[in-house]
Amino acid sequence: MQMRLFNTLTSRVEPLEPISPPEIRMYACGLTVYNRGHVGNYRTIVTTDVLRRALRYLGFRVKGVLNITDVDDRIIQQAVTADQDLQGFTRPWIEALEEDMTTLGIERPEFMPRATEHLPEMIDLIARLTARGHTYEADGSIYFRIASFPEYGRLSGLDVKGIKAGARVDTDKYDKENARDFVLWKFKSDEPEWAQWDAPFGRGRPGWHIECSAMSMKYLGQTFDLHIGGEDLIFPHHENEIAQSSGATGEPFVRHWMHVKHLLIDDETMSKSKGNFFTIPDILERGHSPDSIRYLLAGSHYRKPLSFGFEGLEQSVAALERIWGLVQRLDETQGDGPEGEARKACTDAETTFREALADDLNTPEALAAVHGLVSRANALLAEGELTRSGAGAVRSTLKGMDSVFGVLLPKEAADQLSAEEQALFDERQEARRQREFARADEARARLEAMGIVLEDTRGATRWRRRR
RNA sequence: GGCGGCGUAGCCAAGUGGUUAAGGCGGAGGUCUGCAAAACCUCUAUUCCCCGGUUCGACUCCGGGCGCCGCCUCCA
Repeated sequence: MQMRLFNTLTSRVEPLEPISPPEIRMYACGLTVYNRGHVGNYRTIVTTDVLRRALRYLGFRVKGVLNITDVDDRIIQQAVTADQDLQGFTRPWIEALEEDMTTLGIERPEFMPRATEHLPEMIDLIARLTARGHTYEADGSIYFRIASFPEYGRLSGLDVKGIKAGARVDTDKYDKENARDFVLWKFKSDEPEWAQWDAPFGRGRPGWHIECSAMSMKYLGQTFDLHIGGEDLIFPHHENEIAQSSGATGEPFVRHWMHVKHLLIDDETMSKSKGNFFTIPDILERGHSPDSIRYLLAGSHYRKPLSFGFEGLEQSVAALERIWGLVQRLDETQGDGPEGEARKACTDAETTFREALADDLNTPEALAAVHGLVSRANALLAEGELTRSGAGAVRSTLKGMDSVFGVLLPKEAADQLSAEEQALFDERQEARRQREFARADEARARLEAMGIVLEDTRGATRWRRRR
């Protein structure tokens, strides 16, 4: 099925037409590892994850890259302050990234390259840019000359011909030809040895943008299908990537650019510089589940600002528990017979789900389809009209949908009641048999206080842990 | 100052030039239950920030206003 996505390059929703169908080659700007990523960072990463899963759901194959920037100004600065070398300083933050990705159920992309492992590629790229006349040297550093690249500014829509009134201009420590020219290779003799590499054009280190050009083209080719990142990266990072890549190869760089809106908190964007952010561990510490975070992030539309809040996480858990509750009941369904109504419910939901995803990754509508199926299945169940095969159909439909969202099925946790909990549970059952309801209710209340919720059914009594 | 985006019920959040403006959470009533829980049924925006305009018809298109957000500088 065709996937339509908003393309920043054209400001329109356009079909995603892979260069080598059915494979989609996509690159996502990951994190700069100088501290712990916050939920806002993970909105982009979760969106990327949901997108690649959705693409597969729609019949594509995906080759994806998520990069790790492990050398830049802030990293060097902070490593020096902490009296560590580059590897020593970044290692814990890379581990934190991987831990958070696991927590949020994010698939490992095919490649997760690190900048420091691609110095030869970056150096080669700079050499090619120089050969094509896109660079100049000043104070030993190599700059990209934007005047040599007429396309510059197309992605961001910025006028780079001059500096507009009111625009802030960076204090120019170097002798740049144009304020917008950016550095490809920095000559910095005052920085530690571990942040310097040999290159034909002098010992130094890469600028911020070059690693993404080098790594994306290495793994995905000179021209590839899709590039994703947070909206703040449109300028200058992505603009510069285009200039560097296309400038070096003479070929188009990326066909489709996708940008994820920032998370809002109290109507302000969440950012490290403002300090108004939460990390994943922060949120877990407050008692929220990983699933609720993923549901909230994945279930909002990537092109709209999302108001992040703890109330939203509560609402997410409640919605998830409704879905999980159905799945549990489906698995207990008895009764022979054809799939009946359930079949149609599944087909309808699948159609809506698929079309929603294909329409600019409309995950809120896709989730509405999930809930629609849940409601219909619950109704059939309540009327005793769901057979075992019907329940199986619903379950496998939900399973397919979960291949995109990753949180729709309850965890298979080999969850057992503790001895104390089991004793209370047994006592309540015994009390109920003897119709000593006061005693039974007391046991139930104590279990409730421990986070165990009971549900009496015709047959057995079912229990589940809250959250 | 320049460029871009947003403003939909108590909360989160889709969507459309003209059928009943998705879905979830929350709330109210009912069914079921020993009572609950869960589930089911019913209800919960005569209305989409405000004001004009285009149109047979706008919440959806255009203009203006108000409010908010982002980028233009390191930031997902």
